[in-house]
Amino acid sequence: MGFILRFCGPVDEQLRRVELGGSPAVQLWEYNPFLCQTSAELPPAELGGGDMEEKGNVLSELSSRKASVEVQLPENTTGAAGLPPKLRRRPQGRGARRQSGSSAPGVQSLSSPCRGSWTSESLGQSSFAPILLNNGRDIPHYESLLVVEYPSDADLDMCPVCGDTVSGYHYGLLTCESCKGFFKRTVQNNKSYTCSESQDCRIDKTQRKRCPFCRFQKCLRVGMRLEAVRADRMRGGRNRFGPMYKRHRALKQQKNALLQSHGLKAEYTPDLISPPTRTPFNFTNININTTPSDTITSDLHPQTHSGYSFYQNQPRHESPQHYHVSPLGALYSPVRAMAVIGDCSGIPGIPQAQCSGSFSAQGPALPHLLVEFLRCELDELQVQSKIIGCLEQMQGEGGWGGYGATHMYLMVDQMLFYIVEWARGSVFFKELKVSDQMKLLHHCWCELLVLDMVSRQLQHGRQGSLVLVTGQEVDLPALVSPAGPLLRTLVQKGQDLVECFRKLQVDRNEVVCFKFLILFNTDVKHVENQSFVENVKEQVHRALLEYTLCAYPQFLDKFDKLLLCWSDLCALSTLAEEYLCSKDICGEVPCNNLLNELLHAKHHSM
DNA sequence: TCCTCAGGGCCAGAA
DNA sequence: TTCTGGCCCTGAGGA
Repeated sequence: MGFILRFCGPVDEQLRRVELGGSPAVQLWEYNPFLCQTSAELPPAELGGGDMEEKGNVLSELSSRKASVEVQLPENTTGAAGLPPKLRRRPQGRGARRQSGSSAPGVQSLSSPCRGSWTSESLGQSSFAPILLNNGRDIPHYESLLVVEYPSDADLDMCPVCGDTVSGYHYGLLTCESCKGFFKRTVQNNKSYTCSESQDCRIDKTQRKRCPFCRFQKCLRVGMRLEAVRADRMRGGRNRFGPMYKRHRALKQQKNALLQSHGLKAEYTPDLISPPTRTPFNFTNININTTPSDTITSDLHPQTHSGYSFYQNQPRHESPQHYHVSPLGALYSPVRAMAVIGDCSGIPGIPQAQCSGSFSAQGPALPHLLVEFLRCELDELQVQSKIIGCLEQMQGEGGWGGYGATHMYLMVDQMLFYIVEWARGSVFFKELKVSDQMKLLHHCWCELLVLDMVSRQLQHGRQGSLVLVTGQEVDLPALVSPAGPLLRTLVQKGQDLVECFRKLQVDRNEVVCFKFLILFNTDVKHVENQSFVENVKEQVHRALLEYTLCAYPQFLDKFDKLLLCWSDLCALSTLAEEYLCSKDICGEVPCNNLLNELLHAKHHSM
């Protein structure tokens, strides 16, 4: 079976795939002046068979499987340190501080555009500096990290927050010293700001002091990372974003070379490949790394929810407009919580004012359980990169030949691996015994897989195509025309479900709740800690109801409709599993992988 | 062993 | 008194 592949996503993502050795970018390889290498540690070949305990071991092993990708620049690459010469720090003696510090900072910056600390050599080649898109589009946090703009030469040393001179990488991206300090102080001291205007204050060099609320909001929006502020306040050393910074630099170099090879200027990037129109469905990437889940799990005490009825507990006459959920401050520092609150701006149906008002615990917020769920999410793009890298390596090893069915099964196998990884790292689930984890996963893997596919279509998909986890887009007519009736039905029902989700405006938070509802299925037999599973399920229901009522006050029966959608999803999953089983029986599914193992486990348990 | 560079601390000046 | 921002210190990681 052959597929028509198109690029999907902004051009930067495509280039990133080139950098990562992604096979879809094969046409671009000839323009790639760099040596790209991928490496991955793969699990032992023998995965199938065995009893339950052995399978537990296999899953553990799979969960620890790591794939690493790195880019090597040629020796003659300029700007190996990443920053252009202009931005390299001059060696400074200790006396330098006293000298420059003796004058007022304002006077200094006026008299010296280069701030004295920097040499004034020419910029030469451009440097990587992620900035906000300048088209008025509100970029969600995750996009601002990934959909980076390559600014014109004049913008190269501009802080993406305030436009001041960049002093280096700080907390995830190139910013000025001032915004670095501001971000650090805000996070370290748990600052809580409010905006006296409408939370859209202009932040530039001259006005950045006026509204710390909007300044911090912008810091988060452009991609400054909360987790880069050290909780232990330890000085020195390197953070764990080193590889990311390196990648950014390499990507910049690569993009320049690519553009030059096309005879294009760096500041203008025509769509080499047209990105699809994105739907309002919005996956934000929330990076919070704070409170241990113990606080949450204490809620699981049976007394807390015994006899709980979520309809009774959350009366519908209570206007969500006056909604005050459990104070996030009790679980998270206000500053870290605001990353979550602030990020709901892209969720359809939630008025901006409702999402990003005061960042104190008084304001509206996501149910705390939902915040915890969001923290468990894997980085979507990292997963994508790893899967691409892994498939690429398999291709290199002759493990598969092209984009046929085998490619699809291997990709599904990779998706399952990350589904397992997600589950094992998720709140509640990780507290279960491995045997219980296995039982739950064996029961629900296909539903999670289907949900993953459906939510991706909501986010990136368009009519008549199927967007894969790798970002590749499959033409549905080309997929369906040679297919058998089962696959045709599967595709049709899948499209129906996507449409259903779209009409319901299912957002990311609801999808995340769905994942936990699927995972904690009380119908699974012989689970040792059944009461725990039931309690979790009840809590998830409650959080989902709470969220839908708050976020979609005009849509009071959304929760009920979501549950109906869920049953459709279960039906689709059964169909998908049936299809995969039939292919497995025919011997089309590659052996010795997780997909194979899960298919067999289901059969054995029946 | 030395160098790089990103996170933290300090402190004068501004608000 | 608090906030800002420029400068220096520190130390992990790489050459």
